[in-house]
Amino acid sequence: MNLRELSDLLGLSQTTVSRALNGYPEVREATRKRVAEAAKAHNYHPNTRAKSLATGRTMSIGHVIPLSSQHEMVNCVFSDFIAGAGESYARRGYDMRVSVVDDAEEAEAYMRLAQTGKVDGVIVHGPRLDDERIPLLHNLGLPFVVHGRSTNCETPYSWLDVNNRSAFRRATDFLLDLGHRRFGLVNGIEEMDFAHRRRDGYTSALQDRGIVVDPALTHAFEMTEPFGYAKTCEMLDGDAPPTAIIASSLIPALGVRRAVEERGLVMGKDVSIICFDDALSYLPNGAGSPIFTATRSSVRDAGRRCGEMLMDQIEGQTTDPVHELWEAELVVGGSTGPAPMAT
Amino acid sequence: MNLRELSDLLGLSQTTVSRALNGYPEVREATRKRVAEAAKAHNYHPNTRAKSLATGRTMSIGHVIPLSSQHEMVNCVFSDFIAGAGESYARRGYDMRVSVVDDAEEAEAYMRLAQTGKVDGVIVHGPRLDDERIPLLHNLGLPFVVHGRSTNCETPYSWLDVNNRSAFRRATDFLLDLGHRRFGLVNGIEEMDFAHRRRDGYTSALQDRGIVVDPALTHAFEMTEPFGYAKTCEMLDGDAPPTAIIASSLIPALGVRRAVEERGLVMGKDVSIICFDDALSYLPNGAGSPIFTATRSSVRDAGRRCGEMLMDQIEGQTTDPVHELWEAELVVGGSTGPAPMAT
DNA sequence: ATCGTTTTCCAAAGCGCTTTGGATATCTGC
DNA sequence: GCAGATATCCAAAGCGCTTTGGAAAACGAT
Repeated sequence: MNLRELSDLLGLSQTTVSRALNGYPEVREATRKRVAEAAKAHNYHPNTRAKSLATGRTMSIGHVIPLSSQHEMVNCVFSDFIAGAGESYARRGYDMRVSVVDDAEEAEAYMRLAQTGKVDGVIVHGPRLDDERIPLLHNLGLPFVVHGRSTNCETPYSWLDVNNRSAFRRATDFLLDLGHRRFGLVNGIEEMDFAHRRRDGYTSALQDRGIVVDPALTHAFEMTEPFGYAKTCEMLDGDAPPTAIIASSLIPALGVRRAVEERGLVMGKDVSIICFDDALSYLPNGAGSPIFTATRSSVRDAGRRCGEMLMDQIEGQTTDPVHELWEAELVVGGSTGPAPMAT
Repeated sequence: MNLRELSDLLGLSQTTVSRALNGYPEVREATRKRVAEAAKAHNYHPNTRAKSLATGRTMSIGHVIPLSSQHEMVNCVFSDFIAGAGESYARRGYDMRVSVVDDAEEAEAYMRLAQTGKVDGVIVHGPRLDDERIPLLHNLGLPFVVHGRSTNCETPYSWLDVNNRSAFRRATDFLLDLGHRRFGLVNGIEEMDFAHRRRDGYTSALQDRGIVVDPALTHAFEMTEPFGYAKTCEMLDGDAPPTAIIASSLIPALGVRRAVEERGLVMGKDVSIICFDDALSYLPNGAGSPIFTATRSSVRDAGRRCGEMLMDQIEGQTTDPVHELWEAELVVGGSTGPAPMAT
């Protein structure tokens, strides 16, 4: 059943039927009702392809995820983000178009999305320092919202970010207040903007108290359990093991804990652990009381909000770049405690 | 730059230009070259919307993910699956359209996808027993491939599944051979077909050795860390604690381990643990030697293959339903050992 | 009754591509 | 040199919707 068949059936023109269904005012209430009923009775639904050709809108948002052998973008965090974004999309009749591309072809993927008119806008994931995607999208004229920020980028753009610097600063201060003086950092890859800012918050907190950052105790890599484990083993087995470790995410923190406990040490007593918790729905930081003391901010909520910001932009409800900086909350769990007496 | 502009510029008809670019034979090699060069020079890319209206094909595959407050479909496993599927899609010029829907509207979402012509086919995730989506899609005539199977479903359909029954049977046998006689099961929700089959493999292995399944030691719920933890606490603190626990996934297994170690018990000695490992890229079961003894099958590979099966079906390369049953491999890690002497 | 509005509807022209059904030009073999 | 095949190209008709620019009908005020 297409529009022509439906309008023939009703003895009306396609124009009128189309307008009736799309809520235009120039159609009598009685006819509108008649049309609506016929549409429902015959289970008519406008063909999306034709509709988007006619309107120039696709009602879909692009997410391009680079698939490199090195960094795993398609991870837990990503899936919770899109769950949130998808919710917002659904509420306003959009959906999401995901393209997985080799990371060497990422820029080209964005160009293709813009040129072929596949999407109405895109979300930029995992911005790096001075991220080249931002000026690219700006020039392409494709609406976009960045989840995170890009240090050094001069192009104006809309973003939503967690205050990673203050989150790690507060985490570090919290541990300092507990008497810890020797820290380990298990960070994410520091070309990523969020990891860069976290490192910055961490070092600035230490420097403010006159503590020198030990390069042997700062690590940055993929946020996996084995990485957290391996680096913690190294640190604990080294000359001057840390009494507190800050991890970039719950997942490496699990590895940190494994290394700690494997050595017969007690978490929260011998070694304190703080991590960043993205509040992932399927990997909660304990039920009820948190396992790990953590700086928490829901990535799912971020997805929801990013989606809304982008749709607003597409629909022209906003024109200037919009920024939102969210503060993470510090939740205290069982993984932290006063620094042990010096050995 | 659209087709008309390009053809005007070349002094050719749209027909010829279109054919030249799409590799049809009725165009001279010299003109084809000339067209290709002009297209590249002017950065011409055909408009996707127009193309799909004309061809009736969208070159995209639908994934609908129900978002219930109860079960979290959008989880780690899902994101690795779509990474694999996305790879296959990209290789053949497809991409993926994800719609997040309230789980009450799931059936309607599939109908809408079919009626509005948004996608060329869909992947069905997380089939339940007697899953109603399968006959629905069959009737709609929309090509689909099921990741998993649906017990009791009579409609013929294409699927790819891991042999969950044999995986759990082998895991149970492995533990039986080590002398364990008292087991705990931390399963997924048993309305889900995969969890149902796993339970079946588990109970049949026990029954074959004349062991009665203790309902107090079999649990089924969301596959989260806190659930694994909570149920293991219950079991270990009960009258007759198990010496071996089988978990449905790495994530609850982490909770199981936490409960075990919290009680001063040693994993692989006091309590053996086996889990199903989906070989998630960002949550590997150890680097090098596995942490957990596990039955392993890569969900990412499954995504890749499902994508291919579906595209083959869409392009008419296959006509009859296709089935693939993958065997999981049993990898032995440090979480299992001989049953402790009876207390 | 008449003229200007307003309401209600429609025919037709896109949107940018593919594809059908020729038309014209170029080869064959004899 | 010519009929028949073959290679090369084109005009025009879709695909199924939206939207423009009226036309016809109904209405209101004089």
